Amino acid sequence: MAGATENSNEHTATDKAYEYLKSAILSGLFPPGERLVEERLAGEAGVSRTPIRSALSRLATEGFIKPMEKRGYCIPRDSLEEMDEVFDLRAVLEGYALALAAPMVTGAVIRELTEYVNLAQKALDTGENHQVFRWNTAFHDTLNDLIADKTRLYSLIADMRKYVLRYRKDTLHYIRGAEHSLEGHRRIIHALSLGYPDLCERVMREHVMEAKEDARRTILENR
Amino acid sequence: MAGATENSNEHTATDKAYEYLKSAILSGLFPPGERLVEERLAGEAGVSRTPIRSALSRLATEGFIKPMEKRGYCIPRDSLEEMDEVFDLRAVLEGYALALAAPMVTGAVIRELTEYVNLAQKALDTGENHQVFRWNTAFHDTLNDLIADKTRLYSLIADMRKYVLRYRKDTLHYIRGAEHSLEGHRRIIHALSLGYPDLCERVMREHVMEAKEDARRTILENR
DNA sequence: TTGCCCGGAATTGGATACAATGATGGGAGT
DNA sequence: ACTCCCATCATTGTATCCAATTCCGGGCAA
Repeated sequence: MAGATENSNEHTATDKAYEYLKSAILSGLFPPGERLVEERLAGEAGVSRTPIRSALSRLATEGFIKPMEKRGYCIPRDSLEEMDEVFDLRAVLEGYALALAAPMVTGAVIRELTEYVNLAQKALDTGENHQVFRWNTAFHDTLNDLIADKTRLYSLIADMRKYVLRYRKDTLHYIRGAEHSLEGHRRIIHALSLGYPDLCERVMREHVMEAKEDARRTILENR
Repeated sequence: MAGATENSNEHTATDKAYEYLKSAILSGLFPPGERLVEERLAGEAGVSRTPIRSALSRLATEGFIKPMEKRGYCIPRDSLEEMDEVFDLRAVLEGYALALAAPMVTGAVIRELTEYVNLAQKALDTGENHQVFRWNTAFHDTLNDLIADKTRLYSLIADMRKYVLRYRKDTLHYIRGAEHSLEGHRRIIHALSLGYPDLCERVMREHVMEAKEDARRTILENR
């Protein structure tokens, strides 16, 4: 049903290390600015340094951690500038992607997307924030899968969406953010069913930019 | 003078392996589809498997090699579709980047860009194709440096430009391709000196799309 | 006291040994 | 003769050991 974005591979030690580190980072287990020492992480994740090193390198290319001047990696300090940049890029790329996808959208896809919006709405009404997040993720996964044949674009978008998880999780806890998000999704469905690529692009850009504003507000209010 | 894109680091073994593999791939040393066996590469590059593996992983994220179904990497077979995708992405991203950069362009930058175009023109007139390539690279490096503070966008563009090297090197050997390219650069300078972001974006998109057509033609003629 | 230099500890980078997992080919059974 | 299965090989994935580099602090001299 949902997208093919995240298959929880934990067969290899590298995947185990990667999953461990990513969730540790996303859940804020490491304070911002903290240096990531390989041996320590290896102990925590129960593997040797080798898989930790490949996981770190992957996380760095995905932007979850930052290389330090000389050597090693650290947890990035929250940076409004970088968050802005990623949201702006998402707006451009997901807008472009939706324009590409528009001509190929079928009724079945529209129905699937509508279903996710309804489920998210229901979850929002009953206050199950985690479920809202889940169905919104399914919504975007479905859209992204439409351009799965553009492998570069596909994985760029997937990476950036992973990156903003950090900020979105907080945002959706605010009712306003979740409402904005659902409203945007409805507009996207509408634009897709009309089928105009330019309209789709514009609607998606606006949706992402709205998400950016919500994320900004959330961060600024939190301190 | 030129951009900060490529500093030939060969201090670490990983960089040595990376440079070796990249130039081997770009110069067509490995036939398309060939599986890359770590131990063999290690022998050729004069390092152990460890740095080879990090280099491979980096090259894969940059798109120079592709992961195989089960394990290992291989040289990608030339794919018009993928080439198209990368050029299309470049058009979108470099167009966006130029629109961002437009308001910050100074007279000094315009003069530098003009200088590169003149040098490339001179090289073209005297048939020094390698120099044409060099000055065109300097031109794009200079543009890319304008948005160096947007680190994501910067490195995305840098990666994709590295990727299309494979195709551009051939293209520029054809006079038509080089002439198109220079003409595009002149238009970019013109748009930048007018300063309208939207115009800059459109001109850059057209320039990249023209490069794509030249690359397509070159590939299709070559067999 | 302050600044500089040197030495050792901490940490990463690289090599090698070992384990696990697909790939391959040959032999037995039908 | 053909097919299927098992043994063996080739190759990647992981652990560990060693080397190189950076970081940090203490001591010495001005």
